[in-house]
Amino acid sequence: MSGAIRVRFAPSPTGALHIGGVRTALYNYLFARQQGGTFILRIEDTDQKRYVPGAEAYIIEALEWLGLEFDESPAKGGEYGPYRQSERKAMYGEFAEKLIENGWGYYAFDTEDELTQKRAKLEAQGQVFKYDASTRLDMNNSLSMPEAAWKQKIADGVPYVVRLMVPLDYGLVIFDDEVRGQITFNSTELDDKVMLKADGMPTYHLANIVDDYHMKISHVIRGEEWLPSTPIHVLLYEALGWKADMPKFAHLPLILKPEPTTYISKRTVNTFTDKFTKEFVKKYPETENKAPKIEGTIRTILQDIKNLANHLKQEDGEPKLNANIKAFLKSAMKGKLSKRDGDRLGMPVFPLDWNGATADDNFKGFREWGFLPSAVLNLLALLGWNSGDEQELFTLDELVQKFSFARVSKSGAQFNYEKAKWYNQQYIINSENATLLEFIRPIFKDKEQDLSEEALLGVAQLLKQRVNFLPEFHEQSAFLFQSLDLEALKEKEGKNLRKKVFNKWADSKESCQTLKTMLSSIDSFEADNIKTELEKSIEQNGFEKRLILPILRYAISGKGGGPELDGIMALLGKNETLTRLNNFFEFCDKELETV
RNA sequence: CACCCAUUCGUCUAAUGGUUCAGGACCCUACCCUUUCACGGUAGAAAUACGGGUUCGACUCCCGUAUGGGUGACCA
Repeated sequence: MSGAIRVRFAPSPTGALHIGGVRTALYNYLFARQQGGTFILRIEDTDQKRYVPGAEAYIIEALEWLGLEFDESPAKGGEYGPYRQSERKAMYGEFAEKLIENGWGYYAFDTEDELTQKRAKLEAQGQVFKYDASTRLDMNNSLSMPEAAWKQKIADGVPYVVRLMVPLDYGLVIFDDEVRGQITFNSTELDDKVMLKADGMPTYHLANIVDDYHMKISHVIRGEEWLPSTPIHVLLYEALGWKADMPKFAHLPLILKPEPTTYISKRTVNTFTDKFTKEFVKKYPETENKAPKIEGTIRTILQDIKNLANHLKQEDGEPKLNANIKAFLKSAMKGKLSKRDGDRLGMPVFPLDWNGATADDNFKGFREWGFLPSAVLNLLALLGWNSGDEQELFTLDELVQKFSFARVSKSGAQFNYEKAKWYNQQYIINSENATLLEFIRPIFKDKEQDLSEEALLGVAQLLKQRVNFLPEFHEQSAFLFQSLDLEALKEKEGKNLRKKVFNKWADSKESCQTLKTMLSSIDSFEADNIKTELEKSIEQNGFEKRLILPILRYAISGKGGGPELDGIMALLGKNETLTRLNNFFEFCDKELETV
């Protein structure tokens, strides 16, 4: 082996690329950059039936958004192209033939229908059909019939496939995985996988090995779902005489679906109730009337039970929650993350919005949701990997430096929306204003709100610390750019308004007017200035902050909560601030009269 | 059903046989800061799946059980 590090990300263009795939791409990228290696995109489109137009473009756009740049790809080209398997079609047949020459393969004429029927028949008897050493001589192939017969079939144009012949007594297939260590399969468990399909296209297995070999791939970094087919791949390297050039393997843990934030199903609740009464109440009869309400999210239930268990622990010294119940609750929450989950759980699981052909092939993306690409990179990197210390926030460069297979975890990781939200918030808070503006500007433009750079910057600074997602900059700043509808406000916030404003108005009216007059006399209407003047005035006059400031807040923002008053006023400008105060004060007067 | 992989707070994870009544982060609770909402700070609740073994000593190694996941296509 030459020693040069070359890795590939090899997706199939069969739909939107989901975050598991994005993370695979990221880990490939990190490893390549760290080792001074080459990061390659190869499109695995050998299955025409599943090809989805637009999927390849989506993959490229998604990775571009995240800033993961390829060194070699279909678009960019490279020394080892083409990088789309459909364009390499011509070269695979040769290696299928070579398999047969080397005594590692054979022609098979069984049709798909025949095989499906066979499988169905055996399945009905509770058995599983395997095309392998134990059955291959009973099948329709070049091993089970005389040479003249199968040669004639081929000459007659009868469709055939080429299968890998797993040697009868090969023994154990052993290989090393960079994250999981030594993995062992017994070759008797393997079946004679199809290598070349009847349409002349290779299957994943053949194409993958042939391409990895020719592209001089040094490390195959992919999802754990490939682990069971890796022994086939190892055998293929041997069959083609490439064993010495076999890449190293690294199988990444799966990303599991998040815990449901919605209510769990009735059925789950019932199952749970059964388990609970049987195993828990029976063990602790005294808990029968103290059982938690069986409703809400799984998490709520779990918390209730744990509280109860702790409560009991104090009473009678029984220490632990029944292991069966715990295991059951855990199992109810797990499962592989699927496309549907994103919509069901009200969070994105794709990098970008995806609009497929059918109504249910539409998904929300992180980008459109308002995530920063750097935050997505960070949170994805930490889903299955950690630096070993207590650092949580990493730049891409830091990730490149610190990444290692040894610190990739072996078990699947549940995607967690709350933590994703936190990452994004941290990235927004820590962003340079200039960077932030690049992301915010298009949002306002989309909503056809034309703000000056100065106003944009003001909004960014004002809301930076209280926003989780980018679109909130627009939503939460709306009140700054449209005059307040006081009647609507009364409708919506009536109760709070009465409590914090109207009931206090008689006592605070004068103070408010004083502050207004003071504000009107400020020449340089900047946040700092307003703040000091406001505080000075409040102190000098002996006003009560708790009384006055909420009123001013409602007057200028129409809300009970939000950013600092001085910041809002400065952004509004002196005129608008005074107008809003005037309007609101009049409104209060009127309100008081009518009561 | 078979094979493979996995199993530390609710979640992501640290501790690679001995500075551990198991550390950090998210979530949750309380308090502080604050006109408010956030941010920030302090504190708290919260875990080694179970059972055996090996060892002076086990979260860590071995075996079994349970649970979860993956795979079992002329899909990738």
